[in-house]
Amino acid sequence: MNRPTITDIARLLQLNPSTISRALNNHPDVSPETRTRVQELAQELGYAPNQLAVNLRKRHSGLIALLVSEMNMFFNPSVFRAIEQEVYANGYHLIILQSNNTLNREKQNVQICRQLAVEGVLVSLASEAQELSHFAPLLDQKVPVVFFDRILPQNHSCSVTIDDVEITRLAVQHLADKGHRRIGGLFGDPNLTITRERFRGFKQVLQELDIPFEEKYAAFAEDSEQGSQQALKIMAQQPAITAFFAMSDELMVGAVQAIEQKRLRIPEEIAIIGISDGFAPEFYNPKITHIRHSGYEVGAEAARLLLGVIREEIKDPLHVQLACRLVELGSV
Amino acid sequence: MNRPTITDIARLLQLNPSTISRALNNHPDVSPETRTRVQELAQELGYAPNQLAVNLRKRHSGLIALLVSEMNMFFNPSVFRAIEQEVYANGYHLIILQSNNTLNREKQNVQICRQLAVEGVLVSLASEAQELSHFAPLLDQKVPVVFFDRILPQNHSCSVTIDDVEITRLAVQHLADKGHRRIGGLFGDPNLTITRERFRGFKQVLQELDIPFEEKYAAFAEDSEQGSQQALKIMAQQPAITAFFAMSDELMVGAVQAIEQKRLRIPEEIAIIGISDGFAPEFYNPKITHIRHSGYEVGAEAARLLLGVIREEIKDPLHVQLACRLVELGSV
DNA sequence: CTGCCCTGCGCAAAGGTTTGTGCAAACGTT
DNA sequence: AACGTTTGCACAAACCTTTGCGCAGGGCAG
Repeated sequence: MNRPTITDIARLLQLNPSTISRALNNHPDVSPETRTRVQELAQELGYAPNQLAVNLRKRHSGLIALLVSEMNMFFNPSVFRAIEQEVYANGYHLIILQSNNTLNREKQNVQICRQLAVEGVLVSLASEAQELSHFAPLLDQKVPVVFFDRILPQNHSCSVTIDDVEITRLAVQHLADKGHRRIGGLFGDPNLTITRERFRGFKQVLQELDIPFEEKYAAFAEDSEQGSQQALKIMAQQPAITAFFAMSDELMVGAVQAIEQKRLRIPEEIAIIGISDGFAPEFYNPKITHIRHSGYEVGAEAARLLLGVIREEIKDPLHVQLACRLVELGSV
Repeated sequence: MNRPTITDIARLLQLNPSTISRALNNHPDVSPETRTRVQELAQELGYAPNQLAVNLRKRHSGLIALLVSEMNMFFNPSVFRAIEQEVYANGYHLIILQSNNTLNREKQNVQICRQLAVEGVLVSLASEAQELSHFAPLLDQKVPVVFFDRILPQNHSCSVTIDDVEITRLAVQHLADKGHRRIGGLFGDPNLTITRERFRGFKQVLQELDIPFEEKYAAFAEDSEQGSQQALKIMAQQPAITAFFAMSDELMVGAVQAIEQKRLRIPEEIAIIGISDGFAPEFYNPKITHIRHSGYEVGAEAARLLLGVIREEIKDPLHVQLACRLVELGSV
């Protein structure tokens, strides 16, 4: 037979559906005997509540949406893993929507969130998003939103990021400590706040160290392939750089590729430092010195904040900046 | 005010809710004038149907579930990307459930699928899953299921995989063509069919090539770190191997790490070939020769099959094996 | 004995949408 | 003019669960 409903059980036991509901939910208004009778029959029939009806009645969906630019191999997997676990552990389910970095798709995804009555939204912005007005439909409905990683400065919602200036400072300082003064810099998509902040940090720290910033030693690239090409261009500049700073795993990989292509030895002939959650730096030998952040922690913290807002434990927008630390391996 | 409902519009226009519903759905039973009146007001109020109510009424959720062991950085991202796009393009939404490779969690996830009334399920099995009886609750309810990548042999549902023996044959044959006869083999989790098949293929192809299979040249490892250690052990065997075969990106990375640690040159002193979707092999110089499959294609095909079954265009279980090809770079 | 509370359950509404059926008016045919 | 068909909408049920309220019966105190 089809999936049994609460009314089926009611009919079989000569009870009212409401009693069945209460019995299954351990409501005190039902006697222990009937409760067990109901629960046993439910068990026997393999009853599972129709979540669709529950959702309608309770006016919530149990869904949390993750709006993300796209799945990539470096930062995302650990972030996702953390988010899914946190969300699952709290009885919600995770639905994933990609924007493919287009604003248009991001707008559509916001509408979908609204239609599905998701109870919270985690957002890593599309690079095309230069402002946040398209999130108004959600905020108007008081749907909690938490931005993470790829964010824009704002004060309406919680956010989770890494201290971009600080993380850059650690990296550049470390290179300077080792005596490097001509440092190549590889940066990501210049539309992103994260890129702009790290680029700003890079220049600022150089200045603090009395090292002049040279345009020719810095470049922007959106993936490993472009990063590799830009790295080659930078290495062709004279006087030659002695070290690379790469602001992400993609770019680190591109830089190493370029270095290996020119058959330079790391770290004897050229040093390299990156910002990473520590997986990609392990690919190489010597392993790459990096400033480590934790994608897992970013995801977990974002999810925790969101759940806090949903449960109304967090009232005001919190802007969390996670710590990072230097992991010194052999590449500098 | 709160989200407007169909009854709000009905009240404002002095019409019956059913008429509003039909007007919005372009049902012919409503006159063009009322239809436009309704649609204009709906637009103005920013009406969006309450998906929860629609779902209950239509007895479906618009959700497709992706059951996966865990997010990792190599194979999964491109698979996910493909699945999300395909699913989205067909008006469904994707909900992700991790099993963390435990059978228990996989069982729970099946129950969640049932409760949420998902309309289709894509499964990459947990390594603990040695049989498929825990999917019975879904199959009993005629919920379409498609298995991909990490599967078990079965005949009830569609599946999408790669021809494991063939892919191994290409790799080993290529090494043999280059004159290698002592070949180290790195394999993944031995609980997985995919591992067993590739291991079987490895031995079979060696036999066909009249190369004796040596236990000491083969090892199993579950991640890059273990892979690296196993690779070191294999390289310590005498007579020394001249080439590595790695059945996955994780293991390829581990092998390269071990090789670099021993300061051997690729390919002059040791060759390496892998099975990959082509991203990780780009990290290195020389780039790693590999047999290329496409995670994206696996995901897309699995999603397409699932949608076909949902739409009842596909009646009988299809078992698709995707093609792969040799990508010759510098590492052999 | 009266009035009150507590226990355990039923009744019905609510949540918002879709859809089978009914029905009145308008229109067409002979 | 009488009858049949079409058009355009209303009514109510259905999807399944939750929950405020009411009510009957039993127990207890005053």
